[in-house]
Amino acid sequence: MQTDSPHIVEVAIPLPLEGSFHYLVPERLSSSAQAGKRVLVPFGRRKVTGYLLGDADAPGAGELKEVLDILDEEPLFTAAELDFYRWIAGYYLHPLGEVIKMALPAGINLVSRYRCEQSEDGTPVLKEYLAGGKSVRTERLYTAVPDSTLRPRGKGLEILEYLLEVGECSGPQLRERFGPCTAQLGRLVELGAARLSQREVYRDPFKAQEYGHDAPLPLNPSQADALAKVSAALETGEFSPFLLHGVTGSGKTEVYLQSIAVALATGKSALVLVPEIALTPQLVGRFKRRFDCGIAVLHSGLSDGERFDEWRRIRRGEAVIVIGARSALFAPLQRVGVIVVDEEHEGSYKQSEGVRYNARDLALVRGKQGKAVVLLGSATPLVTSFHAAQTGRLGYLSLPDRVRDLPMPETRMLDARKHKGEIFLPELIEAMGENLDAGGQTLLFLNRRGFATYLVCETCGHVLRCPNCAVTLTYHRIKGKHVCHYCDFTMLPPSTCPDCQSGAITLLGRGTERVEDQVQTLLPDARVSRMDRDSTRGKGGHARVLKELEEGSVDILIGTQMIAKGHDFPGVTLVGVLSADASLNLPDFRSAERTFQLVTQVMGRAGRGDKPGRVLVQTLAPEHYALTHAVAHDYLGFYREEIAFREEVGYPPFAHLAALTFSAVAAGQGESVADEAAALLRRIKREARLRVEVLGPVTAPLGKVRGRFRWQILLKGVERADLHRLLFHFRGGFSHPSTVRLTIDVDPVDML
DNA sequence: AGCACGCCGACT
DNA sequence: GTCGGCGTGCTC
Repeated sequence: MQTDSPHIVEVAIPLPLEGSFHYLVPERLSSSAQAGKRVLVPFGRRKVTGYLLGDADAPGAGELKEVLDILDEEPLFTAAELDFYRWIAGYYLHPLGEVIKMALPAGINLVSRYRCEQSEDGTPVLKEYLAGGKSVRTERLYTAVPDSTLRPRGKGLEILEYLLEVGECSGPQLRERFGPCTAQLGRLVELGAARLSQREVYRDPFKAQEYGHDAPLPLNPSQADALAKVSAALETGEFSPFLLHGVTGSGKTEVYLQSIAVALATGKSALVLVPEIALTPQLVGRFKRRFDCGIAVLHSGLSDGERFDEWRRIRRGEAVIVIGARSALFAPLQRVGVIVVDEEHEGSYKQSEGVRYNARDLALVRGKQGKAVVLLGSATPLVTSFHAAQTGRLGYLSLPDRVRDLPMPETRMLDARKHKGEIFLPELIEAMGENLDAGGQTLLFLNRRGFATYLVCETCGHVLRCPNCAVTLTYHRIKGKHVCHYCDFTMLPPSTCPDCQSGAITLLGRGTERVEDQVQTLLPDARVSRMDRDSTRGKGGHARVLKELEEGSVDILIGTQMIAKGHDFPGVTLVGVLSADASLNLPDFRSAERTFQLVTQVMGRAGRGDKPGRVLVQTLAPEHYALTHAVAHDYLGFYREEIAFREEVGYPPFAHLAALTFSAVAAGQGESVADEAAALLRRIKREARLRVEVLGPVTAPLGKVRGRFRWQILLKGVERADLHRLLFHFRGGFSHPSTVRLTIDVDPVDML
């Protein structure tokens, strides 16, 4: 930095504002003003925490304010991490400052707050102070002074002798050993027999639990082949993305573990993403038993303090394996060798608020920037992932066999069209009764997300769909019409089935609440329990239900998505799927894929113990390819039909999507702003000759959310670059009143 | 996101 | 006549 020119820096502010801001650095702070540190800056009439991006030239116009303070001794992010943040900000069209804030551990920012105080003459005054900012936790450390001549008596002497033996010990540990001893410790320090110092400690989310040790398991040929390919890729040191396609129980985790071992052996680190917090403890246990190195855990269940400490352990290189949910993708690991995305098809990798990133997709971006191996693991890969593997953009690793020779459950489809309006078909009731008599447990799976009402023919099972978008039409009671939530196609209710002309057509979409009552009525002796978000609310609710099932104090468990994945239920010998139709008919182009995944997962719950399992799928659509292939354990068959559908209608991977949502308290205002936006989008697209379809605006499927009406525009582009160009120009040129809120969702996963 | 400025209804 | 509602505009 030249001494005669002013030191100017570029700062990103974590507020929903485009662009960065420039500040002067006063002489006293100049030497410590490094990129990656947080700074306290005046902003408008307040003070905010910003992120120092780097040195800058003087911007064209305006007076510059001065940086008030540098808040960190060491940078929080590196130049490479900043590149990653910038990429994310650009791709998801989100302000850089907010991206950085999201990537860093929560609760470290300082914000101006005001407090009302009484001044000396009694008049109230507003005082400004800075609040927030996670701090480092310390504990007292006592060290024996060996040659001290003064000796205490009683408990004090015991403690001193112990200290002399071990050298040093912390206050909490001493209290654990000797009971309350604060007074004695104070006396020791006073006598000069012990010295007191402070030591930094980490808040440990695992409370230093003991885990024992596990040796690597022998690999079957396909596992060995997968590991060999990963090892070879690691050796090249280049970005190498793989799809690890393994049926449930095929030993994917063992491949992850041994791949990571290879990476660690060459001085690299590893990042493991899992879709659910509930799944982390088991997985962490397995990792801790396998590896001696530092393992950190990052997920939303941690307190801010715990997360901050895990983050610092990673930053300092004290942890070289990180396991966590979505947000763990931003772990400050250096030299990442392997990034694992377990259950890569899970929708929970997509963040649906704030920065709407998808951790599964960003794992590939991070892997590319850091030249890492990326392992996307699933039994039911995303159709887009499998397509990428087919076209060579992902390496393909297949684990076709189950490790313990567990047989696949016997599966049967039950045609509900023959028994209109009944919750349970006779075959299912009979099977539940038999299973109860035989002492087996039954799992009944039903989907509570069937809120959208749709029209179905009870005779042939035909469902009313949009002729343009191929998604199920949703019935709007107020309008009295069927509407497409992608393009706003509208039609009046037909009087007969458009496919078979039968008059037996009904609106479906609800009514699953009665299932528990119905089971109890049909099987009065069965012990029935329910597991869903309502019944397991609060800490341990989830674990309690699982324990009941494990102990055998429950015969029939009714549950939602929650029961579909991850858990081993050895006593379950019958699985009934009641509501495949609800998920099949969500107004979403991925509904078939979701249903295939869901039914496959649920089927995997049957017969995990010694006794073989049975699965019964009750549906109005027994010929639907998502169900027939799921029941036949045939991923490839499903993929072939689904990919043909995607190509025909122009959905990913053959097009890229973005959703713009406008929300307003006043319905009319939201609608007119959305209309203006659509007009501008169409104009930009025409003038720049961009190959993007602009669909809508339409009223959002969930209607009013938190008192706001919502409108949606869907953009569909064959070329991603065209889609982004359109979004970029639109954002630059569109202004709207602040009473209408706009969110841009690139690659939306859920458009409700 | 805050916070201030600015223009219209029910209170001392 | 003023207190206060929230629409609109700006923040290096």
